[in-house]
Amino acid sequence: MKLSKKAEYALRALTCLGAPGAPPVLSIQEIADREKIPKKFLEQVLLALKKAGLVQSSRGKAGGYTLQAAPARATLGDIIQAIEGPFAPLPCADSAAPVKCPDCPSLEHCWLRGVMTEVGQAVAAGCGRFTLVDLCRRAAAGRRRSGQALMYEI
Amino acid sequence: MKLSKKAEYALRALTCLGAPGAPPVLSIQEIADREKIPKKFLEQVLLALKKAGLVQSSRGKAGGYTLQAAPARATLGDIIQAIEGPFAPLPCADSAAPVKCPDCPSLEHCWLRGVMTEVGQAVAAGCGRFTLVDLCRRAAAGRRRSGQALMYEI
DNA sequence: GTGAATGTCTATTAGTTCTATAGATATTGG
DNA sequence: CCAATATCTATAGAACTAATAGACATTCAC
Repeated sequence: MKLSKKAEYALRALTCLGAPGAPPVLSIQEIADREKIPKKFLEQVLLALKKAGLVQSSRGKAGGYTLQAAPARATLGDIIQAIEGPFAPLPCADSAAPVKCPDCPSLEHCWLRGVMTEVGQAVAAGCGRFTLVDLCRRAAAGRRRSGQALMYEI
Repeated sequence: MKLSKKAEYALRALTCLGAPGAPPVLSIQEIADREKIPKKFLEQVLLALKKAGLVQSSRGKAGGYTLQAAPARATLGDIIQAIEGPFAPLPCADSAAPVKCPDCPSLEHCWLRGVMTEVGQAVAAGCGRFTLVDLCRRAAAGRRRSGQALMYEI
C-alpha cells in the first residue's frame, strides 16, 4: 500500500488545522513549522487538498488555510485519494472510471479486473472507516502522550 | 494500491501453472511465451515465488516450475506480499514486525500507526478472500471468454 | 499607492524505485 | 560431452517521488 510522504503530510496538515483549540486559519509557514514539513512541498500538498475541496484558502496578508466545512464527512480515504489518486490497483479496476490497461486487449476480457476491483473496494472501505474528526482526535491524543502538544499564542 | 508489473506477472504465471489441464511442470520459457512476459524478468519473479514457498523448481533438462502443494491455501494476499513485501502503509504499521519510521521519534507516539495498521489489515483481508484456486478458475474463464485458451500439446 | 505577507503556479533537480536486459554459472538428462 | 534448463549478480533505462526554486498574484495595513 505504501503511504507517500505527500499523503502523510496531507494528513498531518489536516489534523493540525483541525486540532482542538487551533486558530481557524493557519498559514503554510505555520503548518510547516508545527509539523516539520518542507514549506514548498507542503504548498503543493495543500493546493491538491484545496482542489479536492478538503480545505479553503484565503490570500493576502493574514491569509492561510482553513478546514473545509464538514470534517466529519471527509474520510481518510478521501484524503489519500485526493493526493494519490484512485485506490484501484489497476487502471481497469477503478469502479468509478475504469480505463483499459496499456497491454490489455480490452476491458472485458481481463480476469484480473474483477479481482482487483474488489481489492480496491476493500481498501476504500478500510480507509472509509476513519473520518477527519477521528484523525484529529487521535492526533491530539498522540501529541498529548508524547508531550508534543501544539502551542498557540494567546 | 498500484499492483506492480512484477506482482501481475506473478499472478499470471501462477494461474498458468494452475490452469486446468496444464502439464505439471512448465519451464520459464513456456510460461513467458504463454503469458507474454519478458523471460529474464519472469525469472526473477519465479525466484521470489520460490523463496516464498509458492512454487517448486527442478533444474536441468526437462526442468521447470511446479505449483506448491496446496494452491487452495495460498491467497492473493500471500502472492502479492511475496513480491511486494508487507501491506503495511508505513513501516511502523506492520502488525507482524513493526519498524520505527525514519523520521519518527518512537514507535509508540505516532498516532498514524494505529490507523495505518488497521488499513493494512483491511487490505490483507480483502486480498485474503481469493485463493490461488479461485484465481486459476477466474483466469481460465477469462481465457475461454476471449478465445485465448492455453493450448497444450497432446 | 506602497510594501510586506501571503497564496498560486510552473519548472527543475536529486534521489529512489520499477522494469527490463545481460551475462556468467550450476545442474540435469541423454 | 552437449544441450536445455534454473540460478545468481550486475547494470541500464524509464518512471516516479521528494524536494527546491523562482516568478507571479492577491490582500491588508499604513
